[in-house]
Amino acid sequence: MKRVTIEDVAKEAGVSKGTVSAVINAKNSVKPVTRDHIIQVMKDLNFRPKGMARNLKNGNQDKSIGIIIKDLNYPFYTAIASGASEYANGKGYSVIVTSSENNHEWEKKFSHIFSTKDIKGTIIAPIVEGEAEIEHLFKLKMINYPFVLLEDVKGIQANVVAINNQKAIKRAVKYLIDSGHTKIVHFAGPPHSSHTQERIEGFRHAFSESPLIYHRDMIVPVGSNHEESFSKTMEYFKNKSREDYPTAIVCFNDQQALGVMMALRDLNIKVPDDISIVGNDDINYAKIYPVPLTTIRAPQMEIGKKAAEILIRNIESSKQLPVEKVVLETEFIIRESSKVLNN
Amino acid sequence: MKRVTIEDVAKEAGVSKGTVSAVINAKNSVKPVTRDHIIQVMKDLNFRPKGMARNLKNGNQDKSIGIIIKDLNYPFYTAIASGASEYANGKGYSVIVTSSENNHEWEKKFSHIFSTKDIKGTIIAPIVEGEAEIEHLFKLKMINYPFVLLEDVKGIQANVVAINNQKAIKRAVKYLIDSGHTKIVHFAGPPHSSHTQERIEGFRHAFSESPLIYHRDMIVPVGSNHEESFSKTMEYFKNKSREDYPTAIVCFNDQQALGVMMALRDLNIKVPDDISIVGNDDINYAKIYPVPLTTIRAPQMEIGKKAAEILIRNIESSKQLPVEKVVLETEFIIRESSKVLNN
DNA sequence: ATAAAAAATTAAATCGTTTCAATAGTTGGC
DNA sequence: GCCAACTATTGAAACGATTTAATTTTTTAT
Repeated sequence: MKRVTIEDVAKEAGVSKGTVSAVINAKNSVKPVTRDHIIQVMKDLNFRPKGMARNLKNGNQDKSIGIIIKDLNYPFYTAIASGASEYANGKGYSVIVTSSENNHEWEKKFSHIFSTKDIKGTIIAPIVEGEAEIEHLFKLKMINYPFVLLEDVKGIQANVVAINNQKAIKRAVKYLIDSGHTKIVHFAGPPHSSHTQERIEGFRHAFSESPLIYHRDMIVPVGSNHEESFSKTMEYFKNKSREDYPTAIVCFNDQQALGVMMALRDLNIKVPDDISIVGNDDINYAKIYPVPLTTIRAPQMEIGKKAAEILIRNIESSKQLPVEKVVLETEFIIRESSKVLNN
Repeated sequence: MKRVTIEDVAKEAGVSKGTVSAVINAKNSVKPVTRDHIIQVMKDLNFRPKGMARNLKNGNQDKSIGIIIKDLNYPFYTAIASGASEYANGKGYSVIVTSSENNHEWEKKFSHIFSTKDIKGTIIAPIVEGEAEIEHLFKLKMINYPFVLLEDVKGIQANVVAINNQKAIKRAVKYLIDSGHTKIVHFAGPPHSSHTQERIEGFRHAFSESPLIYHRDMIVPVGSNHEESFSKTMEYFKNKSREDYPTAIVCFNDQQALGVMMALRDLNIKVPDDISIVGNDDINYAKIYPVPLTTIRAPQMEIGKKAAEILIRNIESSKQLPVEKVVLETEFIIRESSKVLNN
């Protein structure tokens, strides 16, 4: 079952490859009758010209970059992709997105696919859990394929654009402590995410710099999607009497926070009067919620933009450029889901 | 400024192209010392092997399909992409997403890029406004490039997976009328979207089959993003006395509905007691809102899945397959943002 | 009808890799 | 030291289109 090539079409149509090529590329140097005949033959043979071969001869024109995010349905990531697009488009690049769905195999697969499809460079949100596998990144380095990571990966010298999760959470927790909260808990994210770990660390650090004492019961494994956070929250409060309720919950991210608030509503616990809620990320939906979410704003568009900027600089450089590591600042945004207790 | 090729590397390293190729492809038939030397040379010359050429020889292994959506940040579209991914992955295909950002030029550009990068086929959410340009689709047809549209485009015979917007809205409006609502308005979407037109039509039809009389003032141009719908809603109510308020608003989509509800909250208009709100799409965030949204569920995952199914069937067929047109059913979901007035 | 001009077609070169059979180089056993 | 058995390397063919200069065919003008 051999592939149908332009040669087969040419033979069948009784013309040369060049003429068939001219038809495919809509050159108007082909006589209509010839053209129609060739089109018919292409249809009959179900001929699909091979893209790679088409672009080989004349070093293809279009410039595109890729971005591998972790979750296509989480606004945080799509906002980063948008930021990257905006910048890249301005530079004449198209952006192609794909999601690893938090699956390391997919990340590997995609990084290979992209490097192989003449996509000039790629922004990667790497899956970092435990001893991260990074062979695929080394492979990219070997072939001098430009890429930028959205999180630091130990063991490899590479461009990184990231935020300081630990510092961000610490800031938020500090605020709550300063506001008179004493019973604060952290609803942690997915167990294997590096973000989860960093945020737990940040939470802990805030305590070590305060009069309050950290205890590991303060970390509640909850996860990040709506359903999970809803059910885990219900469960958490089920076996607690009202006086044991925390006065504030620091959430892993906004999506979780929204799930938590949905549960609190069902439990008839008022936000922020009974419990303060702090989110993380500042996704679009965080501020249109009827109780707008106090949250830690990660500059999503900026992250994407900066990553694209570094990437394109590397793509366009004929020499190797020194590695860049950029840490962007987060911003703590106080809205209505949190409440000051003292004063 | 010529491109650095494998030949340059081979020459510089004093070996043959074959050996360099073996290094690139991690064959373990290369002596470590040779290997290291070659890697160093590749680095020095900043050699980036050209993907297109790599894949030409051995008809590349990886199977991937594309999907061109209109907005990366609207959950409706990412959910469709997820549905497509899920199915495609099961069949061994990777999915590559890109967004036209409602820009026709980008749609054209991407359809060309995809067909040219050995992405086996593409799902396209076409931008259909006025006399749609469809030359690029004809081009795809000519080269027998498999694609599936997410909306019918007149003038071209192509695979389509879509929903019946008109019917869906009609059903919702009918429900409101049957529930005793008499002052119903439609907050319409972006002016040039075909969805906007279809939904307006549906709205109108519902009236023509009821005792109520349609008037074009019932159609309020609002748009679809949060900010726009918020401000347009504020404006709409500003010059109205309470007795002129509608009793129900049928929104263009859920995102708009959320923006509308945010405005109503600021205006101290209660949903659903003062006004009923009906959304459209049933995005994730519609049900976690404190007043869960009554909406018209478009089976997003299903749409993606079905489109991917048809696409892959076409990709894998050696013959031309007959065109398929699938219309999926929507489901009207009554939650808490709407209220029955009679009885 | 014929020459010149224009249009359509062809054939060969080309793009930059990978592959694979052939060759060269290296080890180790005796 | 020699042969067998590996291991490492080479070089040419192949992949499937596009491109362009050269050629053939058609049209136009006289």
